Amino acid sequence: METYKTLLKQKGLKATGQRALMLKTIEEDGHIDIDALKEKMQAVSPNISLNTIYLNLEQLSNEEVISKVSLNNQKSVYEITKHTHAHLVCKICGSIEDEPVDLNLLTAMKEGAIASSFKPSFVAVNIYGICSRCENNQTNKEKK
Amino acid sequence: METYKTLLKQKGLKATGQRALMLKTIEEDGHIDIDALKEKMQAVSPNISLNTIYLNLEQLSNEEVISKVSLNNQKSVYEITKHTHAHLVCKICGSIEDEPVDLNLLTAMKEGAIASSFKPSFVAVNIYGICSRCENNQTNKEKK
DNA sequence: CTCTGTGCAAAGCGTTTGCAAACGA
DNA sequence: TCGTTTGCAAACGCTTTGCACAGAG
Repeated sequence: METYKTLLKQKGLKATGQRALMLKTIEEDGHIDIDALKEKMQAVSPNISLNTIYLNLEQLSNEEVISKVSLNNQKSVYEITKHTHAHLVCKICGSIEDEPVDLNLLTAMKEGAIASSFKPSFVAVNIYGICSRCENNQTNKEKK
Repeated sequence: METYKTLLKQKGLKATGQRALMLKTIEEDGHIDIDALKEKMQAVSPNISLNTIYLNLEQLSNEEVISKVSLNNQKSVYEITKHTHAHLVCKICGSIEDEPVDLNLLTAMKEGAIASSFKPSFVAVNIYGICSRCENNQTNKEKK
């Protein structure tokens, strides 16, 4: 918990219990949406308000401590910022897995952007499809 | 306009004027959000309801005629479906440009997903950064 | 001690829903 | 004609705002 507080101070934000808990909860979960975040945080500290969660998500995003992942047709999720991965998003169950991405691929894409005189900051890659679990379920249904 | 109606029929949807106008408007604009879409459509045909726009966006997305592009911190936009490009999203002015992406890169990323026994359908790549216009503006300000 | 951060309640806004009339096939 | 689509209005839910109190530096 102290690690989180140190990080917060480094970013120029006050090290409140709510913020530290928020980082801890996000890190433990991997990818979490607002509802789940609220529930997990309130399980620890019942009277944290949604308002506080929204405000802090925004501030921590601004400091790039966490990243917002916007998805088609489902709620945004938040994660601790890490740049070199893609998200495998299941169109059926909505699960999200991280997938390491070769840095060379990301670099190649950034270079394409630079060629268009665009100054890239970060690359978000979402791969939509069907996860193995849902794929198996579908196959089973067809057999019946 | 007839081209759009033919396309709609191919997809098993009734070829209404609203739907054809919607496809035309999206195609002309490239990337359009709901408000702009509503305004442009109502400029042609004033009493189209927002409801209709929402419903048709959903149906056309389901048929993959159009694609929804979900972005961090700004409204989603819609475009005619085309798979092999990335979006350059300016964090300052919000502008969106298309950027051709080498098919090999996309294939490489899909293969990474398949290695995780995930069945990829399509890859969404958003590159966030600063467009040349905003970059120039910032530089100018600093000089003053 | 000062100023940021928090909690609670209310307001705001984008999206969805319900239903009767209009329209395409 | 029949089922789908549309328009209008109301309902809904997520997010933001306002303000007084609490807490960090």
